[in-house]
Amino acid sequence: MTLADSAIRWYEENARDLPWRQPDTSAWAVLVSEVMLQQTPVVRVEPAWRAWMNRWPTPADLAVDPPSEAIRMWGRLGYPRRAMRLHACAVAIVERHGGRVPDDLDQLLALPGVGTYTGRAVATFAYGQRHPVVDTNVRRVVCRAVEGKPDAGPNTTTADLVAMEALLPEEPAVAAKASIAFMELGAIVCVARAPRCVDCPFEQVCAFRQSGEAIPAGPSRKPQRYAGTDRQVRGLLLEVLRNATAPVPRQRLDTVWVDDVQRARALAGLVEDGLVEPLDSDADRFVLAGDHPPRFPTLL
DNA sequence: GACCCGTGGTC
DNA sequence: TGACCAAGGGT
Repeated sequence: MTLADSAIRWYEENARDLPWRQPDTSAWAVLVSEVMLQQTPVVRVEPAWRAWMNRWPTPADLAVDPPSEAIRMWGRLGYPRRAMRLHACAVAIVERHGGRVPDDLDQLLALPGVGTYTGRAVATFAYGQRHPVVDTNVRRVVCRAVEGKPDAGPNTTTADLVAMEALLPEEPAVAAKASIAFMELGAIVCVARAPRCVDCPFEQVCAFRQSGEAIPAGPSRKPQRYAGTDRQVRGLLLEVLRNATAPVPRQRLDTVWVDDVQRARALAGLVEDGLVEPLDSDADRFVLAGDHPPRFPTLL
C-alpha cells in the first residue's frame, strides 16, 4: 500500500467535518476558505467563513461592495490585507472571468492574494484537478515520512512540489483526496511540536520515526515577534477604524500608541497598502478604504 | 532568500 | 509568561 492509499484510508475515518468540505461547496466558497486559512487556525475561520458566505455568496456580491465592508467583515482574523486582496480578487473574477472562479491554474495564480498554495488548492479541491498541493502540513509530513528529517524549510519550493507530485495517484479525484489527507494528517497528527505517532498511519514506514530521533527543541521556523512591532500598531489603528461609524479624527488615532514616529509610520503603511484612506476633503480624518455614504450619511 | 504583514490560543 | 505556533502571499 502506498503512502497516498494509507493516508486516504486514514482520512476517511478521521477527517474533521468542515463546512467547506461539503460536496456542494462552490469554488468561491473554497477560495474564501483557503484565503482565510492562510495563517489563521480553523477554529477561528469557521464562523467567519459562514458569515462571509452568507453575506456574499458569489464574487459578484462582494465586488459591488466597497473594500471597507470586506475589512470589517474580516473582523479579527488577522492580516487584514487578505480581506482587501479577497475583495480585489472578487472584482478581478467579475471583470476577467464573468463572475465565475476560473478553473485554470494560471488564471487562478494571476488573481490577487492567490499564490502557489491557494491556486493549487482551489484547482484541486474545487475542480478536482490533479496538482500537488503543498502547504506547511504537507511539507512537514513528507519531510518526516520520506526524508526522515524533523521539519521542512519555511517556504514551499519547486522541490516540494516535485516530491509531492511523486506521491500522487494518477486518478485526479484520488490525487485530490490524497492531498487533503496529507494536509489533515499534518494538521491533527503529524503536528510540529508533539506529533502523535501512535495514531499515525505512517508510523511503521515513517523515515523519521524509524530513525528514533526526537524533534529538536527550539523554533522550527524563525521566531516572529509581535509586541512593539509596527504590526501591533497597525492592528490597534485598524481596530479603531473598523469599529468607527464616522470618519476618525487623527487625534483619536493618536491615542492608540505613544510613539509618534512609529504610529505615523504604521498609519502611512496602512494608507500605502490601501486599507485606509484620508478623506479627500479633510486630510485630518481617516476611514477604511472605500468607506462612503450611506455608512457615513453626515458626509452628504 | 529575507522580511513584512495580525491575532489569539497553548504550554 | 513569553515563546511558539496556525491550510501563505507579496515585495
